[in-house]
Amino acid sequence: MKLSSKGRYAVMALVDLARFNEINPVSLRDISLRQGISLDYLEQIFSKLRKNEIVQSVRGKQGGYILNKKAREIKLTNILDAVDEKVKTVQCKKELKKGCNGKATKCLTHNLWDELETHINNFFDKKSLEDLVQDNLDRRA
Amino acid sequence: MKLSSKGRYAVMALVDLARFNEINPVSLRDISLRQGISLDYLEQIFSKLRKNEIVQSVRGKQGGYILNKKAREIKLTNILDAVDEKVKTVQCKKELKKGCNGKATKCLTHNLWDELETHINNFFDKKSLEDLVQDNLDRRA
DNA sequence: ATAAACCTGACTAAAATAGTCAAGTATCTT
DNA sequence: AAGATACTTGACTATTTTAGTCAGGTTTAT
Repeated sequence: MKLSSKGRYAVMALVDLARFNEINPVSLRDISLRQGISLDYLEQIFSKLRKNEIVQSVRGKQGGYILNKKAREIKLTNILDAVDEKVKTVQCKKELKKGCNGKATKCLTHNLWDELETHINNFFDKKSLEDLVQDNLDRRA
Repeated sequence: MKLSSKGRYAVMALVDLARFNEINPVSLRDISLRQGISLDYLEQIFSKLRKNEIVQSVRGKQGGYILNKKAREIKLTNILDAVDEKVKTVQCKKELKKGCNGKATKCLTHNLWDELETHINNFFDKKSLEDLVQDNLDRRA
């Protein structure tokens, strides 16, 4: 089980963005250079972030992206959700009637994975973008 | 981010095993039938579980597998570790000196993923196989 | 002897991942 | 008006991972 880089990149890019966001729109080019993430890949990621109203775009020269809400109000959940990187422990949820693994009843460990999912999502629900920026400033000092 | 089935199967199979284990060795064939998991795949998984001393094998006819420790002493961590399914949030750990993403310093979100990893592993450390078996019996009643 | 069961390693189809590439459109600066 | 910067979109692709399968063993109870 591995965390994919799309989710990591999305969070990294937004932390970067959040630090400069108040002054000017931040271009993906800058984020790409500072964070070492491919520009093309960032464009894919920000397209999703925009559609999910996490950021707003400013087109044209001197353009870029700005946060669409206060950093405090953007939770990790929102970010990961936007780029389709939420944790999914079990596939069989949609087909509750059928049970898991094609059997008539829920698999022996169904509740365990549900619990785990909740446990992880709690973590993501609590952390805001502001928290992350703050952590970083603290560490730098 | 998705939990892979290898880890899920390993846990399911061991819960199944733990329920019959006291009486006789349990054959993979039985587990395969009861849990709907391919026999060949189970063999791969149990090979790892045996190498990690979670189970013991009994060869020959009427053979099978038995737990190598008490169910209470087998934690989820041990199981997932055995089948190489522990959570890895970040790749850059090994190369601490180099920092993340080829940069000189740790990436902006390095500590976040570390925290998450700890959070998840806490969950796995607390749950024992016995807990899972018990959950199941409760639910059945 | 033979059937049940474990044991091992190689192989593979399909999906997911982590991007790249190409061809735009919008807007600011000069 | 021209050019540069930056967002926008969609298709494409190499690599890796996943989730197994397959083939051929060895061991032991009956």
